[in-house]
Amino acid sequence: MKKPEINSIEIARLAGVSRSTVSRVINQYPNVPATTREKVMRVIEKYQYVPNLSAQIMAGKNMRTIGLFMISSGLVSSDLLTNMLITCVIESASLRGYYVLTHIIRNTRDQEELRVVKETFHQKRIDGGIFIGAANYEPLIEEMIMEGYRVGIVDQNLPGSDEANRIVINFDNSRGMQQGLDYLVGLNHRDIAFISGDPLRCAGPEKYEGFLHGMAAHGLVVHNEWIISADFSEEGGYLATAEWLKTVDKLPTAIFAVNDSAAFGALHALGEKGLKVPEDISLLGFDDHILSSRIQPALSTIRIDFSSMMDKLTETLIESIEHGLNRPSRFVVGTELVARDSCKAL
Amino acid sequence: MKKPEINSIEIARLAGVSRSTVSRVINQYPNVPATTREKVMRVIEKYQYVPNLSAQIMAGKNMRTIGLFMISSGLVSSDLLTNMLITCVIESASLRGYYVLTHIIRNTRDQEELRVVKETFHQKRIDGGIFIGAANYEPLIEEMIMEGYRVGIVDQNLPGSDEANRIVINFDNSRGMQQGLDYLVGLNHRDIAFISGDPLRCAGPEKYEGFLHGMAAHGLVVHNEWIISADFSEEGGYLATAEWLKTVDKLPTAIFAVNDSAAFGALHALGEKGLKVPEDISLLGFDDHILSSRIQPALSTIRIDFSSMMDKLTETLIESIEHGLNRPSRFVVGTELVARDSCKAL
DNA sequence: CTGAAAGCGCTTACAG
DNA sequence: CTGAAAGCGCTTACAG
Repeated sequence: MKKPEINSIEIARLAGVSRSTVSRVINQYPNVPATTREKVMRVIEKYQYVPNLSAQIMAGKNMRTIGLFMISSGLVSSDLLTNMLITCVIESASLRGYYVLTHIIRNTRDQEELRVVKETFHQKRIDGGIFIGAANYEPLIEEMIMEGYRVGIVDQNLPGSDEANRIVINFDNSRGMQQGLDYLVGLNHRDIAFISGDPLRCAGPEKYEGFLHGMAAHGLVVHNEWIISADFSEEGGYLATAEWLKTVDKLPTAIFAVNDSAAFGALHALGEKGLKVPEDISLLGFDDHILSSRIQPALSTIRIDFSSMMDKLTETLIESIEHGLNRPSRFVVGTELVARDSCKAL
Repeated sequence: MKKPEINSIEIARLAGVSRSTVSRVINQYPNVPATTREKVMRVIEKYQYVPNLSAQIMAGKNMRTIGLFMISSGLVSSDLLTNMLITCVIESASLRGYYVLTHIIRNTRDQEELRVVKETFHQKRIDGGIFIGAANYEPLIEEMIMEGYRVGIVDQNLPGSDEANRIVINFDNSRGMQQGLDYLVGLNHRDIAFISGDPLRCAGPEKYEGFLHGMAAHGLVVHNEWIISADFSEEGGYLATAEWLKTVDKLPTAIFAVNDSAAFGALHALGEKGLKVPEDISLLGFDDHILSSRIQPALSTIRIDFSSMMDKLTETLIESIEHGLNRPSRFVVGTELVARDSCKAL
């Protein structure tokens, strides 16, 4: 049933050369005369010979595969942004002739899950891995880096950690927060609340700091009462905002959410309280989630170009796999204000 | 830098047994006494030994990886439904200890793309593959099946093709169309238009047939003028509907779209013409796209449980890889009406 | 119950 | 420019 597998010995015999020469042709070594090369190529084409991958790996070649690890407790299939990041990486890798092994990590404390992930590296199923959604300090990632595996990380800031096999990409959180606050202040808002994110992730504290700085830069005071603690998720944004609405004395005129998902949740909670956006209160997000332009009201936000961000990360990882990198790689991607309908001028 | 790789010879030496025995322990052969097993396991644990995957493959084991091939011309990362299907498969496979290699096929006529896909099978990178979005008859898929590879296919109906290595899953298009028409007729609609899908895909003609049957069952006439040819995409639905609106004499009271994406496009085109849904015209979709409940007006539709559908397909494929299947596998998943706000009673 | 040995299919120094 | 041979690390009949 299966196509009768042909191997390099057979090809060599049919072409009247040795396996060494077949291998040299396959691997495009320069020291093969054109005539020999063509002779061998003809046989290869004729029999549609494809070298056995496992044998190549055992002889020291690359797998041409990268691992993609999404750390996420919820059901990933329902998170649009996560889904998009996955396909971005796949497309980018595919463009460069690489395959992507995707794995979803539900719980980074689950030993069995960790074992599977580590095994992926140890078995050499992959030449390197990309981690998305991890805490700023994640033991699993640090272990893989210590062991020398090449790792790409989205959203991490670990001062002093600049191993050559660590590739990090961040968005410019402080500039993004600044842009958002400039926009809100430009609309004459002075009473601004902030929905914060998971403090364990890198972007959480960074955005919070950015908020404090931006407010200070505009000479505005930050009311503790107007700091709403959430966790980047829609549900978290909803619950935190609903809770906050029960106790808050005086409402701000605007809410700056740590990301769009949290803003969706807040929108929901505000709606339940009968508060209209932007008539009663303005709402600004961060990310430019795929849904943001489609919800009612269309959400104003700070856009991050996730697509080119993941492309850059994937490209750099593959480059480091193929050519080796001896310098640490860090990138910061820009942000951009997208004004839609969720913020009104006072 | 890299962890000093330890191999089975070393483990055998440290445990005072032969490699054969180590292998027997690893592979959980029954004929190893508990004491020997434990002795070996202790060494394995101590050195965190993981067998080399490529060596295992060469010795005849499974890769424990399935390929996922998305056939899609557009930028997949922007298609929510596609993204969701990808993560469904990943989650399902992961649950069973399998890895997923995802690949996006832009153009099934591009020889280079085809070569890469076939290579994935030939190199034995994967133990089987799942194809989504292919034409009903896709030479690439047929070739892989002919060569004996195990293949899972979403949405295919090829009479007489029932090789044991072909696993097919379909949604119940005719029943779904029937449910939709029952609903519309129940709302007293009699003038019903249909936006059709890509005729090369399996679901295209099936839904069209279903529409014709359903209309006949209700004693309603199908006006040629009210058959709008599109292709399952939002853009296609938009363009076809916009064009149709320019020429149509008398408007129907309802439009049944071949899927939700097409319905989104139609909604857009209707809006541009100043036609309100459902006030001026009712609109019914098919799929229950992730956005359907969130758009304005929330789209009534025929739901397919994509998640359990992909889970079933993945499960069956993995089962067939591990235990072999000698009977062809075909599944049909049910449909369910979800009434929201886009259809009004007359 | 267990070990020695063959076999899987490549790549790459090495020697010429 | 090219071939013979070693080496990669497993599994599994085979023999005992």
